[in-house]
Amino acid sequence: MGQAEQHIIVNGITDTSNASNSLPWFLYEREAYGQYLSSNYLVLDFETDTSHGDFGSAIHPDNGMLLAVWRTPDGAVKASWGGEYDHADLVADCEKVLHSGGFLVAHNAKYELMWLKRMGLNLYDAFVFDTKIAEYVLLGNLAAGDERMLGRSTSLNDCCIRRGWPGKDPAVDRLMRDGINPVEMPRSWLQGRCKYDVDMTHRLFKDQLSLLVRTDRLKVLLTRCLLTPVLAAAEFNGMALDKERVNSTFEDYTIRFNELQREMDELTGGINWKSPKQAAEFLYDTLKFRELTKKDGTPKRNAPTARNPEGSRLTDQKTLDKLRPTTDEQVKFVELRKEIGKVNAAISKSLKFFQGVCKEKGGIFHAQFHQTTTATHRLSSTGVPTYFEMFGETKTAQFQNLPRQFKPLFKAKREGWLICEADGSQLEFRSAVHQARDKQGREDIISGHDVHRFTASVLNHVALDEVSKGMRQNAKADTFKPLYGGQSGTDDQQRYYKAFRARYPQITEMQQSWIDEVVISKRLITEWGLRYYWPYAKVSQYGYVNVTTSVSNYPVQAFATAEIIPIALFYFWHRVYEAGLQDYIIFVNTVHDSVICEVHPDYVEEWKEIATQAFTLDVYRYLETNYNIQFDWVPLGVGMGWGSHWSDKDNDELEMNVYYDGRREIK
DNA sequence: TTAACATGCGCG
DNA sequence: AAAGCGCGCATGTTAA
Repeated sequence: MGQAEQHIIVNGITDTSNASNSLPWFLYEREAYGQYLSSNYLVLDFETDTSHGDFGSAIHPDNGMLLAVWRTPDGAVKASWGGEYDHADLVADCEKVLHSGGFLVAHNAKYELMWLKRMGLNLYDAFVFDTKIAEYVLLGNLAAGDERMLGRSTSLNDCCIRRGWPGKDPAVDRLMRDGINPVEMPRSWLQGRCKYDVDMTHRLFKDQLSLLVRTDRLKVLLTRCLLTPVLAAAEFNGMALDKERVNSTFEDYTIRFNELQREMDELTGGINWKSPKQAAEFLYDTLKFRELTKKDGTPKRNAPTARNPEGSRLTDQKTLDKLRPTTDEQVKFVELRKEIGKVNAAISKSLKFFQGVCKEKGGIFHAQFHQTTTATHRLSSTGVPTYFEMFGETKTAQFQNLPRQFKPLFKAKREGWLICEADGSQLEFRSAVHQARDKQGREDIISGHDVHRFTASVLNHVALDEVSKGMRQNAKADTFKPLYGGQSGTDDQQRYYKAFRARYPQITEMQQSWIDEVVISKRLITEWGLRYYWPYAKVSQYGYVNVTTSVSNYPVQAFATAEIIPIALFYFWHRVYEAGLQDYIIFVNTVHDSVICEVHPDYVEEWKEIATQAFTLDVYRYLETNYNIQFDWVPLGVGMGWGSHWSDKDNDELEMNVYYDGRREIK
């Protein structure tokens, strides 16, 4: 048993005295975002020694602190130079503010928080107003942009210029952009720059605060900023691979790839099948496949581009699935192309990287999470670029698209520990049903209606009890397409999409009302206050609205994965600390609707209890107090899996719904 | 030679 | 006439 033994366990939650203030008191209060109106805040900005690169991120030990400038609540501006142990004054000022219910203001606060952690600040105490996130909230989906409109930058400089304020000193900015290590820059220049950033961040904060209050979006900002310290802590951890499993998997895939490549060379005479151009030529010119066509007889192609004004011919897996091969050669090529594409992607994107990590980096790699990238406001992730001697190049892998079949290659860093994953059950569907208060959706969720079985029965013209296992499996891809506005496909698919819309009439009406609203105002205000903008929304002469699919999708995706899950992650992380288990339950990853932890085997029960609480009752309470939303139409659910490796076939599993009144129902 | 674009594929 | 959403990374192609 470890040190946590000293704590008392009450109702499955470990009670500790040291951490009784870990959940900021105001989070239990209605309209907690009012905390941001307090004048008890500290504005800060750092410059770092970027020796390792990666923009001076604190996760690299060979990057270092160089300069901190901060403004205290009484208006004093201070500066300190030196490494991470030379800023005791700063840390003391931060702690003073945070321990008296105040907050820190910074542009891209996660960066500063990670450095503050290295300087000794307890991240569980951290509470921030991030001006980069505030700009992102104000912009809704406009920060991300899309193929029709350029994204709007949320950099500090651009936030200032947008407001007609002076921009950064162009000389220092140039050096920064060119990747010059700030250590090499004249100190007076750098301090001037850092001081400017603090001044501008402060000014920006006040401007954003009034805009957010006026448009009732301060509550959305709170949700975003509560997650920031959680991510800051998680990024230090990284994920660990099981070297033996990686090795044997790499060998298996390499052997398989070489076989496939040999067969491919034999069949094609040595074309480069990885080239979409050569693959299309072989497919359509040599093998004489006919292109798939639309209803009007014109071929289905990739969207026209500057380089391919006619649209290039399709060679992707979905297309190959639909082609009807007749000759032996055609059958063989379609099969080969499909398999070698998958095997090649597995090797080049995952297994080579994993192999490098195991051979040269001790089996652990890191990724970053980004809070200001996506149109919907869910998170995105990028890998930390990593140089490998064995490949002579830098490679990178992010945390949110690791192939499912390779999840069992991940294990906990410490011997005997477990990987535990909790996810929100059917989260986007429940998000839609809640927002629409859909009656059939509610019944289906509560009764445990098998949605994929319903899809299969419509697609295959059979009764529900005549649906086979294979039919159900094949139907999965179609089930939620209509939830995001999907309407096209084969006659059977279209029939199913209509059946879906008819089955859940309130969802259909809700999405139509969103589309109507966007056509009129070019804008949509969601139930929780976030606003999305479609300045180019237009009705065609046939009545089709050009933004139908994104309008249908954004609020559904966002409520689930940009609101509910971040809230759950925040409470999960704080509850672990509250229970004194922060050294035994370690948050390492989150993938849109889930959290992945490394857990000491003695604390799996506590992990389950905390995850259940955080993903359900804590979310209900927060939605109520922060947004005045009663999420009592459908229950939230949590699925849990745990074992020696991530998502392993023999892991234990538990799934339950927890109703608004606290009633639990194990599935 | 390098950078940007285009395509395909991984995840939820 | 024709319509799932959101991302990031590897590779090939082509413009600069």
